[in-house]
Amino acid sequence: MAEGGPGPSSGENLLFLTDDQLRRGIEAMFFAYRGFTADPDRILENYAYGRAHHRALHFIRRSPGTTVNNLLAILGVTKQSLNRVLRTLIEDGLVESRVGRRDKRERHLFLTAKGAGLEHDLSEAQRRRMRAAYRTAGPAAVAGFRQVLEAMMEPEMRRQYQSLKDGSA
Amino acid sequence: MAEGGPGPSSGENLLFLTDDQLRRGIEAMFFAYRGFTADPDRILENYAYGRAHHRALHFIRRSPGTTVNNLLAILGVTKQSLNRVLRTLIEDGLVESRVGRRDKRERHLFLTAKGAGLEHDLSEAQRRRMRAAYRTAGPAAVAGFRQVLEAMMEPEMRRQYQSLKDGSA
DNA sequence: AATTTTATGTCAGTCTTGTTGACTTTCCAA
DNA sequence: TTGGAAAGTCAACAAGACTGACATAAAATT
Repeated sequence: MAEGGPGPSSGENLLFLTDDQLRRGIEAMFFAYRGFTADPDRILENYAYGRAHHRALHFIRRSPGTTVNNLLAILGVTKQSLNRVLRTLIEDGLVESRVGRRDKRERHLFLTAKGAGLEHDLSEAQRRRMRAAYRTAGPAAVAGFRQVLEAMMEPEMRRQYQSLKDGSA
Repeated sequence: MAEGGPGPSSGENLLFLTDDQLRRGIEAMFFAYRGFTADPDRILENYAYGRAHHRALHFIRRSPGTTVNNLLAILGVTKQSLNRVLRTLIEDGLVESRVGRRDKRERHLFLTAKGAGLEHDLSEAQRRRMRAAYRTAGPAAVAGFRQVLEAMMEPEMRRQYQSLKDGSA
């Protein structure tokens, strides 16, 4: 029997690709995503905000001065949907919108001190769970986790993800 | 210096627990979940169904004869929310609801042939992406992926996940 | 200079999916 | 047998996504 090829008789064990294994992975994603959003959701209940607001705050903190269009591409929603969220965040003084210097059509978005405060609370809650999971699973598992997630993204989203290299404020 | 404990001076490298690494993981979850749902969503556009219908079909296929209450616990929504979804699936002949023999308050849920057909199309689309991601990342990465996801779940959801051991129909 | 394209914002209406509250039927136990 | 708990249903509402149409301003192109 040929042993060199990538077929089912290859040296690599392909049991992890059975439909049942894939189904397990699908269910793991489903249940884990619920945990992933649970802590910020609990905080947001105390405000008139939802997950959409959290996402906007996250990516504005991540890329201060980003334009509405950039944010649209990252979040993958319509401008009407994003606009509703941004309007409330701006009205409530969490986000500042500055007209572009070079291109006055653009609006550059920044967190105010108040906005940065809420963003920090939300992301700290989310990081706390992530940190516990990472610590439980260990560094090798974390590397695998990230590899699989990255391979699961739509190509366009993978580009967005990869271009967000530096996360430090 | 003490080297045995789990502190920052332990033999284990803890760089993977920095806030930036955690943030990367958070963003990976966000972008990957979009990919995860993209393919079934595209199929569902052709029907009057959404993600909620997909989830119901998935878990009914997984546990044929399950009750509404069981499904409620797994899906983590209110019974009213689930009921709307189930009603349309039953009306459209995708799901059959049988009154419990022992306890007539209960309804036992089953997929019809039609329901099994749609469930298969949806989950096959989802598995196709999962399979590609698993193949790209390799078995070690997949093991890590599952470990981290499992550690990320709420305890109650982890129990649900673990009790769904056998996925074969 | 006139025209087109781009970036943003807004209004109106729809859909999915979550919520709470009130209700019926059924079961079980005091 | 009566009263509470459990399972499920119906009605109304809210968040947050969507589409489509339209407005404005500025930039880019012709």
